Amino acid sequence: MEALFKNNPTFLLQNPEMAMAFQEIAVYQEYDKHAILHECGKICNHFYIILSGVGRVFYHQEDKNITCYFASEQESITAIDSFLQRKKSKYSVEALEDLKVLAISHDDLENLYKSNPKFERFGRLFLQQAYVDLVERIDDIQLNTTQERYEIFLQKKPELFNRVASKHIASYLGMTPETFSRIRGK
Amino acid sequence: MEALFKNNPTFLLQNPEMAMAFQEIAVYQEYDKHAILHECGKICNHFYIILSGVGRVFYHQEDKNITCYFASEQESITAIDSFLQRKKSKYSVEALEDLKVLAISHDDLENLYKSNPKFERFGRLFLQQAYVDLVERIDDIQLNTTQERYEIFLQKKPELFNRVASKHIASYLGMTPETFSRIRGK
DNA sequence: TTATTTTCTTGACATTTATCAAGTAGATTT
DNA sequence: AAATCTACTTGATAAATGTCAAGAAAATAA
Repeated sequence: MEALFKNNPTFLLQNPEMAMAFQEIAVYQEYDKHAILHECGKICNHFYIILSGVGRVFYHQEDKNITCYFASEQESITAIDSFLQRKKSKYSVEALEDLKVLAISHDDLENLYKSNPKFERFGRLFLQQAYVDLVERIDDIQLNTTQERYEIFLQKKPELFNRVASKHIASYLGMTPETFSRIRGK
Repeated sequence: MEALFKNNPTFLLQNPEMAMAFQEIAVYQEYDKHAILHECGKICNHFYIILSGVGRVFYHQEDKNITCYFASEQESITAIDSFLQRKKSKYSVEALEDLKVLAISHDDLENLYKSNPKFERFGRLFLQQAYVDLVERIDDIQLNTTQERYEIFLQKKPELFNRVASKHIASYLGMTPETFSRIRGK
């Protein structure tokens, strides 16, 4: 765990003070592949920083099973709607490989925010980044064809292509597995 | 302007302390219909709270002109990517009706955040809400058909149907004006 | 008010992507 | 390693939506 902080890996931990504070409240955990870290319909009380492995956030509605987020090493993952708003989540969170994570509880994070305005500021900046990323994702969906989305994803997250099932990437990109397969075939 | 604060209109101003602070730094402005409040390619230094009128955020790329956000009375509008990240904006901001706004500069807002952790906290909570709204929008695009998106928008923002051009709503919903017209016709 | 420009509607047709189905490949379990 | 299950590929077809075009309606300007 110390190694993690030394490597200063995530956006979250590029701030040394924040890293120190996180060290206090983070809990190391492991999950097996296919484990459900959070199940939709429940309130999500944890936020995870991934040390190794890949996870996804998804929702299933009727027969659909759509991935809306991937995270791997040095990124964070949670059922964000529920974690932020303290209400039942639409999303589930699943391990796509064996996972090693640091878990941070909502209450501990809130207390941290309250303890020092620097952390509050950090939380705001973190959200700003997340917000801008999301805006970019909407633009991607609205502006580009399936072919282009495929290429952009391939460029942005090449490592995920070999690590997660194609059907998950396909749903993330808003296309069927068949369409994904045909694009890849070219 | 006092009336605005008395009516406690926006999410932003539901916090009395924040409302007081905003009163100090906000500048009242008017724009004519079709005025460009912010032009893409420039750094956006202001954030606007709308007192009356409707505005939109959009981008034009090649022949496309896509609206990605609407705001009307008691809501806020800015070229968010640029305002948050201090870099050239992909978006432009346009008045779709004559606009009366309160303009808040980025620097003043930053100083406000620094002056008191309460404001910092407020900024974080504001962003949280914005983030959750955006997540919902992505889900809407990914999960629903054009027909369903039309209906959901009609339900969420019925007043906009009569106030802004259909082509703008169509692009916001990710469909052509023709498709929009056909769905409406039924 | 009339003239002009822009937006909206409607039809015909083209294109894209989804759906369904069947076979193949790959992964996992026994 | 064999058996089983799941994921991927490929083809045929269907459905949804986009494109182009022309006329109607609405908004704006003269």
